[in-house]
Amino acid sequence: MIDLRQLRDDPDLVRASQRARRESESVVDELLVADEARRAAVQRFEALRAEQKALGKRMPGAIGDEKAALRARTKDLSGQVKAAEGAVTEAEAALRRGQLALSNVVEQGAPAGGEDDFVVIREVGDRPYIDNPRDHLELGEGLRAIDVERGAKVSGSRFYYLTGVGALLQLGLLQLAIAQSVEYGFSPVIPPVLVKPEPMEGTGFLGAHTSEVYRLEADDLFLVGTSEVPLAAYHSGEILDLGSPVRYAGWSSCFRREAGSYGKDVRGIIRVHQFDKVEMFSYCRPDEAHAEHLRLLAWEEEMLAKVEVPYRVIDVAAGDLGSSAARKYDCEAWVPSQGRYREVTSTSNCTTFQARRLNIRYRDDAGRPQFAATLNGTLATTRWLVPILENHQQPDGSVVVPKALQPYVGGRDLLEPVQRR
RNA sequence: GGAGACUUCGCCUAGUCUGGUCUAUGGCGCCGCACUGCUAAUGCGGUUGGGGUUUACCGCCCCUCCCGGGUUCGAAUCCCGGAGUCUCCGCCA
Repeated sequence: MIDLRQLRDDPDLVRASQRARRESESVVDELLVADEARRAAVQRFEALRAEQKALGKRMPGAIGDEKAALRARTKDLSGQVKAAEGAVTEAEAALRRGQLALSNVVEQGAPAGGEDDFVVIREVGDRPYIDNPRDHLELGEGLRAIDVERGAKVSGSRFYYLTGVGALLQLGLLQLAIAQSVEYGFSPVIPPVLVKPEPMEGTGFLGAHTSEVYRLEADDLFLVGTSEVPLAAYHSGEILDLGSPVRYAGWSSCFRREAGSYGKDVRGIIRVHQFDKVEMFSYCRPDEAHAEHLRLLAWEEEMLAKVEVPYRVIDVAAGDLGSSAARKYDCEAWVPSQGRYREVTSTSNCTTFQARRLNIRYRDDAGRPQFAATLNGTLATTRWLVPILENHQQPDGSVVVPKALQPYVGGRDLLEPVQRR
């Protein structure tokens, strides 16, 4: 949902932005028409209502003919007011439908193009030379850390058990992420992972993503694919003090149907239906959003440095942004077994897109409520275990533990395979 | 799952039975002024929020008594549905 007044002021920017996402330009024009219709309906309703109220005020003191006349006129007005109110409701619904269909406006500077048109901003860390690298699943099975066979037995494909050092590594990784976020002033949050339709719609996950989402029909609830959803909706309908950004670090399980990913990443835990994640989430003033976005990226990189994994940072192209983001940076970790980088973090500047849908505001210098900006960024996920295991593997299948994670695996600096019986 | 009570302008609260003057009472808090070496205390005044109009201010209009419908010329008030909170019963990995 975008600011229609801004649209009027700078239609070229919007059209260019929408074109990058292959959306219809006419949607914008339809929205402007719908907004005019809404204004007109509101004006008519308010005028009728004002007359009705004025007459109604005279009613108690009126007698005889005057009272009869008043009653006749107000009775007539009553029907008109009701009709006008219905027209307002309909006009507002039409406008909202249109707005919900529209993606966010892309930030100036984002690369043009689609999925393959990202720009590599930097590569960090030395990739290890590994002869015939084992992949994370082979390593994880050897360490008795990952069990996908039993995951499939119990829950189906793309489910897994983390056991022993696998469970310890994940808990440690997430704990490390929470500790870092708290150090930088984030408020840690364990949110609900089942949410109503409004938070899903407000964060933009019921558009193109709708087939990716688990829905509980009987209760009309959704399983969230990221704690971004409950963290964004946390302050829905509120007016915040945004003298400085308000920051939360959400720890939650995440659920994704992975409906359109048949055949992709079927091995191991790269693409799964359920995983855990620590997510950073910021509310700030729109004029601060870009700077906050770069801060989130810096914190992600700090986490990657702690687990001693080589990575690169990419600037995602406009056509690959998803509906809510105006700009998105991904960190991709080096995965030796695949000989390529894979996404492990993603930070999005959603500007006022989510705040408009969820009605989240702050007071500007004049004290007037304005829509806030929201941003999110990954701090650690289950998937991180993949590059952590693979980049630190030894020829015998053992895995060196990065210093920062050692306290969480009983102080060990090396995890060794369990011998098969 | 069943029964009952409750939800009012930051917080607490009056009003709901008996519909209009509720443009919502009072207290706390907050803001301003006065008094006062300072603070405190006291006195007086102000203070629901949101949207629109306005360069801004003032002013005016609409919405807002949990949410959505209904009855009515008119709803905080009456009726129906829903949400949430609390109490009791039931159930419970």
